[in-house]
This record gives sequence, structure tokens and C-alpha cells, in this order.
Amino acid sequence: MSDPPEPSDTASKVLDVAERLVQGRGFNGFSYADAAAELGITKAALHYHFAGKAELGEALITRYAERFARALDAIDARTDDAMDKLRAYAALYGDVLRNERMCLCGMLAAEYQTLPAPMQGAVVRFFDDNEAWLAGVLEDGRRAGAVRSDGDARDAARMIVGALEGAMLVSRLHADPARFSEAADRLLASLAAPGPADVGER
Amino acid sequence: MSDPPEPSDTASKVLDVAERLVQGRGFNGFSYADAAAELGITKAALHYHFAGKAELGEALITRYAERFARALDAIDARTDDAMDKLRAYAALYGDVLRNERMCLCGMLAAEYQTLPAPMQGAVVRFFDDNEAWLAGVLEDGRRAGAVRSDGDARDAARMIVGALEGAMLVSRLHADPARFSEAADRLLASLAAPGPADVGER
DNA sequence: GTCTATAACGAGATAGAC
DNA sequence: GTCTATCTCGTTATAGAC
Repeated sequence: MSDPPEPSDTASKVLDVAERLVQGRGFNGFSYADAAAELGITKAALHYHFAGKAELGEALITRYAERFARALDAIDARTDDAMDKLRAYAALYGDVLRNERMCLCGMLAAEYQTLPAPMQGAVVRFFDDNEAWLAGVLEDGRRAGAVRSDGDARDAARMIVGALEGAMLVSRLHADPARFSEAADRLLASLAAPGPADVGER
Repeated sequence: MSDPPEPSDTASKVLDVAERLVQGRGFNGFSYADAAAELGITKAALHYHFAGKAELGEALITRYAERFARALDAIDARTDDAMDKLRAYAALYGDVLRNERMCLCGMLAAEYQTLPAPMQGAVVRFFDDNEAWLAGVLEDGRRAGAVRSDGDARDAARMIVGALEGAMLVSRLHADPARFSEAADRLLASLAAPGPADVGER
């Protein structure tokens, strides 16, 4: 009936292409010309949909963060087990890497100093939200005895986010997603409480 | 007597400035103009010392990797205890971050896809060398009973490198080196073997 | 909503004087 | 070893036609 509240078809395609380029080459390593060429449109047409590179960048983070938030909701709906949630969380990162991409916000974190202020704020918010969700999972897991308990959950959450982002960063050098999985599994294993069934595993 | 084998005074100053800029803003976010302005010389003078940006980039990684290798030698000379070595290794990263910098090669890892091939090779070598050193430390530590033993040491080494690089990446967003230290301490704690003196810590 | 055309700038790089 | 001057290219961005 009325105009769709969704971004126009073209705008959404622009975001798709720009997202992939930025995840692969970084915000500074990406240009309007690259995206326009891939889309088969002109740079001027890009400027119609997104006034400038800064606005495009903001839109990229917003959409990425929303998608991520929905994925976290889906995890919450799927299971109540903390370790299952952590495994699913790590798998989100693995999926990104398997598409030969770096996490969008991990990439932007590296370029943080050179980003326009609104993008900086959005990147920080992304990580804050992730840490908050993870901290909640960890606290629940501790109460249930599924997660090893020590220190501030928020600190533990930050360590997890950093470890996963870093594992992506270095795994990508060898184009080897298996390296990421190895690292993620190790991280998760270090978080699991020694199960009552196999303490000491003698 | 003869010309110094060391890089000329100016070339070395160029590397100092360029290194700081690249660690802060990335290789793509840094320009000859930036460095020349800070040095009070012209872009043309820069081209005399380093033919192009790619050559400057290679020189940056080479010097950085050599410095890092010397730091690892110093650690080896200072202690034989594996956990002490790991703590000292993490402290190397903390020192970089405290200067408001990202690890040079961590930054370049993010921009990997856009780097000239020789720089790509040098970045990969940096991480391979780090992983090899860490794997050796972990194996020694296992033999001595100081390090928790599970799986391939090389995989464990990769997890450590990734976790430290990632912790730098996200800590830098809040300009808060304490966040890095928290994460590094957690990582190290997860690697330490349960000491014979405090098993279960009842 | 997309185009052509072009402006305005900064990038990396080069030639040749000093 | 450093300079001035210039070149060429790619970048973001804008004006205005269609």
C-alpha cells in the first residue's frame, strides 16, 4: 500500500556491495568508484543514495549491528544453555570469516582513528552491546554452573570479544577458517566449567 | 672508518614517524604528506630515502620484526619459566598499546588484502615467527608442568597471538590500556597449569 | 532515480636545480 | 641529501540535464 519503510532496492544493493568491500579492504581501502563499478552504476548515482562516504559508513554499521542483534535474539530463543550460546556466538564470527570477510566492526576498529566521529560512536556501541550480551550469558552460565566463574563478567566478555576478533584477523592472513575454529574451540574450552561427570578426566 | 651499516639518521627518523602514523591510522590512512609535514621535509625528500610507499612499508615491517625478535631473545635470556615468558610476551603488546598504538602487524593484518605482495609476505612471516616462538615456550612449559597441556602447541600459540592482537584492537577504542591488561591476565590464567600448591584452591 | 560532466582536492611519484 | 616544480592519477563531491 504505502512506500516500503525498508531501504530502496538499490540502496540495499549498495549496502551489500559496500559491506563486502569494506570487510575485505577496509573503509580507507574502499572507494565510491569500486562500489559503483561493481554495481554497474555511476559514482554520482551512489551519492544520490548516500550523501557521502561518512553517511554510507554509518548506514553500514547500523545495518550490521541490527543484523547482529537479531542473531543474538535468535540464539537466546534457541537455547538456554550458556555454553551452547557461546558456541553459537563464536559460530557467527566463523560464518563471516568463511565468506572471506573480516568482521565489519573489527575492521573499522583498526581504522578507528581515521573514521568520522559518528562512525566511531557506532563502532563503540557495537562492541558495548556485544559485551553486554556476553556478560549476561556468562552470569547466567555461572549461576547454572556451566561456566567457569572468576572475576567480573564484563571483563570476561571483553576478553572473549577481543579473542574472537583477533582470531579472525590472523586467520584471514592464511585464508584458513580452520585456524579460527581451532582458536575459538580453545577459547570456549577455557570458559567451560569442569563438568561434574569428568572432573580431572583421569 | 667506513660508512655506517645502520640506516642514515634521516631514514631512521622517517621510519620512526611513519611507524607511529601507520600504527595509529593504518597503512591506507597514512600518506607521504603526513610524514613529510611532521618531519619538516618535503615529500620529494621522502622519496629519496624510500623509493615508494611500498618500499617504506617493507622497511617498517622489517625493522619492527627485528625489534620484536630481539625482545623475544631478551625474554629467553632473562628467564626459563614458561609462564614468566608468556607474561613478558603479553607485556610487549601492552607497552605498544600504552603508547596509543596498535601492533604494526596487527594493523597491517586488517589491511592485508590491499597491501603490496612483499608487505603481505613480511606480515605473514611476522606472525609465523611469533607463533613458532610461542609454541616453543608452550612445549617447554608443558614438559616443566607449568603450562596446561592440551592439543597442538602451534594451535595454542595461534590462539594466544590472536587473542592479544584482538585485545589490543578493542581496548584501543576506549583508549584504556587497563582493558588490555585485564584480558591478557585472563588469557594467561587460562594457560597456567593448576599449581601443585593450590589445586582446587578450596 | 540515474545520468554526464566537471570541480576541487590530495595522493604517490618524477625531473632536475642546488 | 634536500629542494622546487610539476605531473598524473584517483578520490570525494556537486551541478544540472534527462
